[in-house]
Amino acid sequence: MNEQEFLASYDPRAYPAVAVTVDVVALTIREGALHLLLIRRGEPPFAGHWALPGGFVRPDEDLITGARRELAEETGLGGERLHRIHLEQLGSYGDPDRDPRMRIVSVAHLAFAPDLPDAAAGSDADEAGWLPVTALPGRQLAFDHARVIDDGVERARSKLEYTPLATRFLAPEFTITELRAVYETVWGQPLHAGNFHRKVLSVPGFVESTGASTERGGARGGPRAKLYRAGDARLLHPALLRPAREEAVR
Amino acid sequence: MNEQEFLASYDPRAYPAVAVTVDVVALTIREGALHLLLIRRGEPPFAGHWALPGGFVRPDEDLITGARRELAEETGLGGERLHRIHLEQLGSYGDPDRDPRMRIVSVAHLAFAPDLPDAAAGSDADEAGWLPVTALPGRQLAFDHARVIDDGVERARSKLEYTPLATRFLAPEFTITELRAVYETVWGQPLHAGNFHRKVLSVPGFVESTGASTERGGARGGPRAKLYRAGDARLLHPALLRPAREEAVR
DNA sequence: AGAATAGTGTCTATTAGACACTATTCT
DNA sequence: AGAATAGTGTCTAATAGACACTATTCT
Repeated sequence: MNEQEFLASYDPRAYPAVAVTVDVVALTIREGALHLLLIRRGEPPFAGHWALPGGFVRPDEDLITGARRELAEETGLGGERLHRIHLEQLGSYGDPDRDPRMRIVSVAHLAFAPDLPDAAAGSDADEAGWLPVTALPGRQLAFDHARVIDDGVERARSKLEYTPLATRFLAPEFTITELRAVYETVWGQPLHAGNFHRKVLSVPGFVESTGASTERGGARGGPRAKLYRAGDARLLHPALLRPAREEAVR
Repeated sequence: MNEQEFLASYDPRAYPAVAVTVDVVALTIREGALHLLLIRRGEPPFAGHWALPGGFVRPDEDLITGARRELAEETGLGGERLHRIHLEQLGSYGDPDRDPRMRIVSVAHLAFAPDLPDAAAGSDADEAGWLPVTALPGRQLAFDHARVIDDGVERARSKLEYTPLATRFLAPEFTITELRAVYETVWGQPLHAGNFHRKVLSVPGFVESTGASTERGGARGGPRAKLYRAGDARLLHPALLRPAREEAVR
């Protein structure tokens, strides 16, 4: 910050007002499909359109705290349940005309949540719901939220490669098959069951055995599966890479 | 954004003022060491401390444009030279007390630049310079910029793994040895020359031959090296991974 | 001449992925 | 019984990395 800016900073109103909001791309997996928490707007602009949960950052909270608060408000969650949701900063969106009312810079966040009850308890009058990410109503998304969502989904796909965060989509105890379903759903492609199984167990700290097994086998047959919980690794080494995507390279 | 927030947004002054700045972690390589563009502050707060180049985002520019403008002001660069510098958003920093004057959310950016002339031509009265990233005066950094710089350097290290952006630290034509020096400098460890050479040439689209060679061999002997320029790949596949870092995993 | 470097050859260990197969549990 | 699934075995191709070596160019 140079001197001119420093002097100006004594009177922030010398600069046009900018508002800062925190928005959340909250992802979960329902019925084998990636879902996203959206709010249906009741008022213009973009009345009737779907928007990401979010709002102005408050004076006393930092950015991720604001995002967690918004997430709590819209999901009705608190305490332990809320803190098991993975939350990270995604990026900021600040094109001058992204909001027709005024200059708003949105700091978007990305959340991975296990399948949650539908009711958005502490929410307001607007309709809230988990919508499948594929088959989102492209033109029905408010502001630049389609782009934010795209960035969030791509970040999620990438994060599953080199972090153990896929477990955050699941209950504290899970089977390898459930974990594989997370990868298949987020990446949008089937994975080889046997190779996936061996790979997951070979990565140090990815999962650890609980010693227990499921009560029943699969609905259509098959043995009971062993149960695991998340291990202590923060990074997967070696990583679980997506099948090569030629188009992504050039 | 819910209704309450929507209504509030009609009068942004109903919320305490927040200012948005864009800051730049601009990295380059000089004399075999990673250097960073810093500005010495002339006025409080943090007078005499070093700070990242940056300033308020202007009403008519988006975030990355603001960052590019700040970079241009401090480096004195423009046109082609400026646009060869890689610039991406790094992340936003908005702890309520990160600036003692008022609530400021900083959208930090990360730049990779070739070695540039020292003069910060279009700059202001404050002193500007490229400082080595190791041996930065920890307590002499203003605001939370030490953390921003750490995040930027870590992002740079990671980006070199799976993108061809190391070439952005070099002139348009470079040798494989120069490219290896970039990796060694940013990662802070020596790499095996022979294996690196073969690996780089084996990644599709990373580099392409110019057909030419250097005029002279190395200063202390050795054959002339072939010259390459950046290829058309946007991602490296397979990636050039850093030697395993046990401590990073857990 | 002697040293340093560019670039290639070769071998081994690790990993990814294809495929096969057994054991278990479902309807 | 028949089908589906959990988990393991085995083989091959790709890759990382260690090491050796040649050819070239410097002082």
